[in-house]
Amino acid sequence: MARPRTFDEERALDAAMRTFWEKGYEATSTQDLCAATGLGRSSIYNTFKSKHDLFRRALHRYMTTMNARQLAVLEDPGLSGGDRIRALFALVLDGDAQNRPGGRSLGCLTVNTTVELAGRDAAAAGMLERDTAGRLAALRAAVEAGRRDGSITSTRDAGDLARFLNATVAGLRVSAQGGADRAALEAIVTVALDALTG
Amino acid sequence: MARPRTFDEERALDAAMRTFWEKGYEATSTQDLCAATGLGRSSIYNTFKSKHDLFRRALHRYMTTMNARQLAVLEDPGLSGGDRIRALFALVLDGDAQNRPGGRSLGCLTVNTTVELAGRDAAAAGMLERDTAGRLAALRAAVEAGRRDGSITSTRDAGDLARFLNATVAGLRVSAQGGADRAALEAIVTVALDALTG
DNA sequence: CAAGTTTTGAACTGATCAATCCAAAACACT
DNA sequence: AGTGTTTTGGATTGATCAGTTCAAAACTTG
Repeated sequence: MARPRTFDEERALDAAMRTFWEKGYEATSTQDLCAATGLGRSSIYNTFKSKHDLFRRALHRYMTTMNARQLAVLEDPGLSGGDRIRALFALVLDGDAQNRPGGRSLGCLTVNTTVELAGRDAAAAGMLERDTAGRLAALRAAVEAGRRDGSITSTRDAGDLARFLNATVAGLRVSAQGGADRAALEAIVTVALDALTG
Repeated sequence: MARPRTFDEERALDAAMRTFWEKGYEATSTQDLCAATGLGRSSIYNTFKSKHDLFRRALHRYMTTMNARQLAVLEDPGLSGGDRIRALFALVLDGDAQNRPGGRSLGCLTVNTTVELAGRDAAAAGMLERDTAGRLAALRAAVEAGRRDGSITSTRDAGDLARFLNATVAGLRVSAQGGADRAALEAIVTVALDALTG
């Protein structure tokens, strides 16, 4: 009954996400988004209302994708609590290694957005807060599981350990963007894990 | 022999630094810089060559100021190695508490710049790398002092512990920008310190 | 093949961007 | 006071920004 689209909306969203990830929100122009997606301006504005709206969808897609992978290991019933957290760090390090165009890490879109926008974009801040709350809950559950199975011996509050682990991931991301190589990141993880067995 | 300036260059630089800190590099317009410094465009471009040059000087000023404070505690001969690091965290948390206009933390200009610019601004990346190297050296020296005086019992490599501590500070900053309150940040520090006594 | 609907590209909008220009004002020095 | 130099404000530059408009193209359906 009408002309169909010639592009895949999900692929376009993926390309946009990648661009925001690489350059940040402000430094990404609508021209950049056209070039990255291969779409014309009309198609972009027809499909996604605005740059800001497209960014929201890109951020949501990133969160969904990452959380799916991370929850898979954090809730893996075949692993001890401690090993789930080790597996999470391995996931973070592997993901980081695969996202280093030109040798430098892109970091993490949620961390990048927290730093760039959380202070002045209420919509982004809300999305990020919900995302963090979910990750903290999953980390806490893994910590509690580790306490039960004996793989985590720290007597600190499970919620505090979860916050610490979440901060450690952010610290890893920033360190990577600052130029740290894989060996340096692994060293950070090794030391951080010591805090769980104190 | 000529008309003197009516403004204090250092004060102007301070105002510019603050603006970049609050909004980031890209989101700060030259208009914003005029408003923040109280100067006209001519004065700004006459004193600082360009927006980018002004940013470099602002970042340099931030690093110099922060490093002076941080090195003062990291090299305090009256404290044990462990207490020097505790004092550093206290400094970070106090500084953070004092930089929360509207309730939300501004984070740290070096972390913010690492996230926003390190990947595509070689000048900024170079400054950040030198800054990180200096901080890592100071942290490592404090760790080694702590090992000698018995306040740090971890057997991990001192350089690795330094990297971990540096990443923890970054993680604290991002957590703060993400909405964590002081109690949450203190909890993170407490757990992180456990890693030094493992 | 024709009618109806949507997509698409390209031109275009007004706003804002970083940066420059210039003349008038303001001061130091003689 | 007069001369020389610098600062300063305001107008202005060309580029780029996000977003709109519109007619032609493209496709489905009957």
